[in-house]
Amino acid sequence: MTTIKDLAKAAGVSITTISRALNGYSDVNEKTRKRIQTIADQMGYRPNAVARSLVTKKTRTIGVILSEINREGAKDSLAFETLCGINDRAVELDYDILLFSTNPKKQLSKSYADLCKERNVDGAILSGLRLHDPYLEEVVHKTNFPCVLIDIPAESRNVGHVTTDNVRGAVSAVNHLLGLGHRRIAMINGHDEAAVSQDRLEGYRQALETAGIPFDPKLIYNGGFREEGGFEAMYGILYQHPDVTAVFSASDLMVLGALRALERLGHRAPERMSIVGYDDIAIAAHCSPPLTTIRQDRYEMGYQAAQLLVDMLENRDVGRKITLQSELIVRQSTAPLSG
Amino acid sequence: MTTIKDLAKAAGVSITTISRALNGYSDVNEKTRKRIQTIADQMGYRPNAVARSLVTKKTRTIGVILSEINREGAKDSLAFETLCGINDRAVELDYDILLFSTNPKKQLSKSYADLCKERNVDGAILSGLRLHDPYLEEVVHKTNFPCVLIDIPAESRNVGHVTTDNVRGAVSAVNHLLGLGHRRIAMINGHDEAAVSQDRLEGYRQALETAGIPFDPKLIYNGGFREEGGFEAMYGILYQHPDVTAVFSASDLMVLGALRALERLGHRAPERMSIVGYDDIAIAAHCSPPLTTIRQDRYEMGYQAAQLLVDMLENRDVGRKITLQSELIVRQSTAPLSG
DNA sequence: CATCCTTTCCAAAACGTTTCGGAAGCTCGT
DNA sequence: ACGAGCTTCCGAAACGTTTTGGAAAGGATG
Repeated sequence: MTTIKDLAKAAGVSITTISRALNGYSDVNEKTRKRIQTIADQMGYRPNAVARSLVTKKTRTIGVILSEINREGAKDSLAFETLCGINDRAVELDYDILLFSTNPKKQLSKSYADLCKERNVDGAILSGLRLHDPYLEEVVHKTNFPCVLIDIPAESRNVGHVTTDNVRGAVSAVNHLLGLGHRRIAMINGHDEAAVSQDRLEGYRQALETAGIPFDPKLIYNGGFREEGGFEAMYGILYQHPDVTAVFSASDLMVLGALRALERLGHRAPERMSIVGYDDIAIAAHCSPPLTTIRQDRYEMGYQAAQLLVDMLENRDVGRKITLQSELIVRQSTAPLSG
Repeated sequence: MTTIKDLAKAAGVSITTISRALNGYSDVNEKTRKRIQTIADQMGYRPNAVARSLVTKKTRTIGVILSEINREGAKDSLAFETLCGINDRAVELDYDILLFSTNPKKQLSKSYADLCKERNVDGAILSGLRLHDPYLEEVVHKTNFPCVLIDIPAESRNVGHVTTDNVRGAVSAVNHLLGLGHRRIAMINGHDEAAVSQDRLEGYRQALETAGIPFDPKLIYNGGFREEGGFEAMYGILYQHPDVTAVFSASDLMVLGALRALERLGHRAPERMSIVGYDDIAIAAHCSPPLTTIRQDRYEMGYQAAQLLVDMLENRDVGRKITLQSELIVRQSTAPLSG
């Protein structure tokens, strides 16, 4: 591996001059700069980022902490889309990405904060964490490490936040059902440790209230964002509340489970039950029936998150919160109330 | 940020002793080791990985180069599953992952080799690259940088290779169609720059040959692994070879396009055309009809790739090639030849 | 000719570790 | 009492950069 020293020897100048030449400082003669550059190219010199980081204290690296990086996570590619967005913007801004997975099974031996400290990433993007994740609280509150959170509300000097308007998304989902004539509308929510669940519940509530329909907490089921949870929730709905004709689910994945439950009991969507999901995962357009759902642009969220983080890192004065809009996609899992 | 020096001052010993105590060397008294450890914990000391790397020349980081990290790549989550596998094993082995995306649009300013050199990753895993990618050739041949390739045949002291048995996978796909009575079987392949395409074509050929059916190159269409390509291929098949009753496609994604083409022309699978795909992407089980396909375990491939790379890095003497098996999944896009 | 800028270069320190080669201080056998 | 052999510690060098604070040389200015 050729180092700056080798170049210095080869060019007959000091390492200072090499460094300053290659980094485009003005205090080196253009002729020697050119000469050094060609020598560097010839010798295939690549600056050692590790050594550089040690002195500059910057790594041009952002840590990406996703909880959904695991075998099961592949079915809905939400995390992946987010990652793609982060990656694309990071590449454009000339940052590298250090991937910290979180292994929910065995407790991490090191906290995220420790990881970030050790590896000296300049900042981090966190997604898929539970609201009261102790490590999250640590990184956000105890350190003032620059980070941006996806779908976790928190803001400060060093903490940014990107999310979608989940309340409005839920409102439009439920309004769609109301518009079709449904009045008994159940909800399959995720879990209490997700901010989006709270918001989507709030939207559900608001939409009902606006329509003059009393809120019935018995109609709220938690499916934990898992397919199996959706299955069980739909089972419960059908048995405990046979008058329900429509369901708003906080994720498409849970809808897949719910559809299975329907089918198991000899029913079909949308005839027996109109269902609107959330996320617009790839399967949503292809399953049977294709899902009416709320699309959120995870790629864009990742892209914006990377942008926001780098803005923060480079001290640009920008807002700390980004809220993207979501969009109702009407397919065939919803239909007018019949009879 | 507390450093080893701070600890030395606080503990009243030299930095050498701190270092050796924390790293568990035997030449430090157990009592002082404990004392140092508690002081380190109290002060929240985290060793600076950058500084450490500079001297040890190891980063415990592996570079992951995936071509499919982009907005379109999200539909089939192959890359993501691979990444999950890599990540899981890497975490277990205490390695970190540095993600190098490849942006196919704008040519990269730096080659992968340069990236790896600069960032001092210990090794790399490459996937989704074209056979004659110039950067690939560079990293594999000109440098002897340790890397493992996924689905790209190459082996050497520092180059490992994990793939699935694509010939056998294709054979079982075509045999399945033959077993259903089909004789005119077309193939929608990927592109010539993919090793898997060559192998799957070979398997298609072998299966036909064994069945005593002459190989007809006119029945081979290239769809470039893209949904749109599958659409066009199926269009071509229907118009140019109306006697074809079955299709073997080198990817499920292309099958989705092919199904659209069928539908557009008023046909359905499997009645008009039996189709078997490849990959078993998430959508395959949910689309209509559910796809008969060859499942390959991308997660496992990533997992094994990470294991192999680390084995190589840590000088364990293991085979350089890993071939996983694939599995025929029969669903409803194939049916016995009628009439 | 002395002075003062500019231009172009450089030596040395610093970043936070690991590691090499000792060096004290003990214990112990003789 | 003396050297051998442990145990426990340490100073200093090294890793490959960037950056600070000049310094030498040359030209312009008075």
